Amino acid sequence: MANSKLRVRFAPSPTGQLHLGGARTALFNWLFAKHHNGSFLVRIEDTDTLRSKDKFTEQICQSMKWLGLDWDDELIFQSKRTDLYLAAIQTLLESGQAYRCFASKDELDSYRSKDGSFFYPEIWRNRSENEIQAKLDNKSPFTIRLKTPKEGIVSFSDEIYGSIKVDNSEIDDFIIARSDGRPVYNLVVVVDDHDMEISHIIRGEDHVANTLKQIYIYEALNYSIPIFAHLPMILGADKKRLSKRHGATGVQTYQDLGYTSDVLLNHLALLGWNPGTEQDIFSVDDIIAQFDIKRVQKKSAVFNIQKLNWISAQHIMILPSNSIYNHIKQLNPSWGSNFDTPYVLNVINLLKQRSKTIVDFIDSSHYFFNNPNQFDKKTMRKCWKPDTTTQIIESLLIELNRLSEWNSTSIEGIIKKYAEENKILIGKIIQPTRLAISGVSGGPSLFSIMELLGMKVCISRLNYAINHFPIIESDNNGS
RNA sequence: GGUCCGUUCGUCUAGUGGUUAGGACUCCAGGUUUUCAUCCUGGCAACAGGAGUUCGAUUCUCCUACGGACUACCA
Repeated sequence: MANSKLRVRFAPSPTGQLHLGGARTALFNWLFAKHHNGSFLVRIEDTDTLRSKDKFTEQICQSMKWLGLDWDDELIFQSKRTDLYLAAIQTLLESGQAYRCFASKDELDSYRSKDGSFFYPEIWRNRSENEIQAKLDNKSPFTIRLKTPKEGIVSFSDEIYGSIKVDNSEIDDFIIARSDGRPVYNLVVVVDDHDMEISHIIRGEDHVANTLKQIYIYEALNYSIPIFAHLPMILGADKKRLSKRHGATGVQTYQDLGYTSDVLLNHLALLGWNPGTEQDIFSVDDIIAQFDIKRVQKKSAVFNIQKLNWISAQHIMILPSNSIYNHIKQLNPSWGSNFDTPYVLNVINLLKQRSKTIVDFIDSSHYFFNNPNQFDKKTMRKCWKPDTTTQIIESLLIELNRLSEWNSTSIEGIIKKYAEENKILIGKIIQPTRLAISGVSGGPSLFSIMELLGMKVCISRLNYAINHFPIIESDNNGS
């Protein structure tokens, strides 16, 4: 159902790269917008001048683009909208819903240490005009606080958590403008969300307390209150809120690690949401079609890398090879660059089933492009016996040289025949051959590898092996 | 400390006033396979605890415990 009035936003602070938690918040906003045909905006909350950096804005945008979370309209920067905030503060001041507080930080600290309460003692809540004017004449610095109601309750109906209510007496007269005049977060957010005509505010559960405060501002400014949905947190393995301490938490990191954006989105979506079916591999379109904010979990979820790996492997298995090729080239533009496309696609086909990430393709494909220059030591010790193996491979080489047609079937035929005739276990031939051809002990079908590599390359690698194997490290027992 | 929120296998979760509480990941055991992986079969493993409502609670209510978030002149 089309709904052009539905507008959501993602509002990151540019104080670091886009992390998993932020990406999940962005994703759920984006999914909600896409599902309902609404708009998705991005607002950069860069009013913390000390910590905000342009490079982080760029990196966040880059990660969003990589994820495919495209936004509508231009980016909105809070740092450029100060006038709007100051006007709102002025309105509040004039209507008597906000007031100047001349208490110094030290003064407030002493109150706090005295009664152990963090609550603002409301010492400037009801002062006479004269007192205030005297301070003003004195050029005393002041903050501006919201005059919040003290009786009754504040409440709102959360799309995910249901009804949340708190006693008004629990919330103190919080600051909306600093003593240097700069507006504070809770005020700014409300003004922006109203100005941007945001209909649904979807953000992390850590904002629930802010929501209550913001409702006061909405009411004081006579704004209509949007619908709120608070998302459960994403946790690390220790069940603490995901942070740098948990290692890889940046979207960029996962990109570098070789996960595709679809994979990350699939996993992130499942952290706190599911369609109620047993499906767990989704395309982005699947998720958009099935997404329902009402089915979002209340409970926070632990980020699990093993599930991510499995999802990644599943995606790779169904991804077309040319698409995988593009992903690989994004990570490593020179990969396979000296080989023609059909060859490279064949390499991908062979590796597909045993690759969990895009990086796996890169890591396990060297021998398709170069002669191996390292050989797995353990396998060398295990499968290449100085005299016998060399002899076997030598005679096999003669057979292979005679092959008129070079393909996996004919190669397999030759090797099997040779094994049978000489009463050798086929593994005794295949293992050393694989080592000579690829340098490693595992991988795709040896016959397929050989077919793809071509006769010349295989013969030359086997010749090398005959002349140099076994390569034994001098510093170990060699058994 | 206060306020708010949460609690189904180790993890992600489905689910219902009466179910053998289901699936997925991980792990384990088999099978397939030249290897690795895939794949197939099987297995381990959960309703935090206590009251109450009820013929019957994992499901509804309350309490406790535990966990988390918030509690700035940060955002």
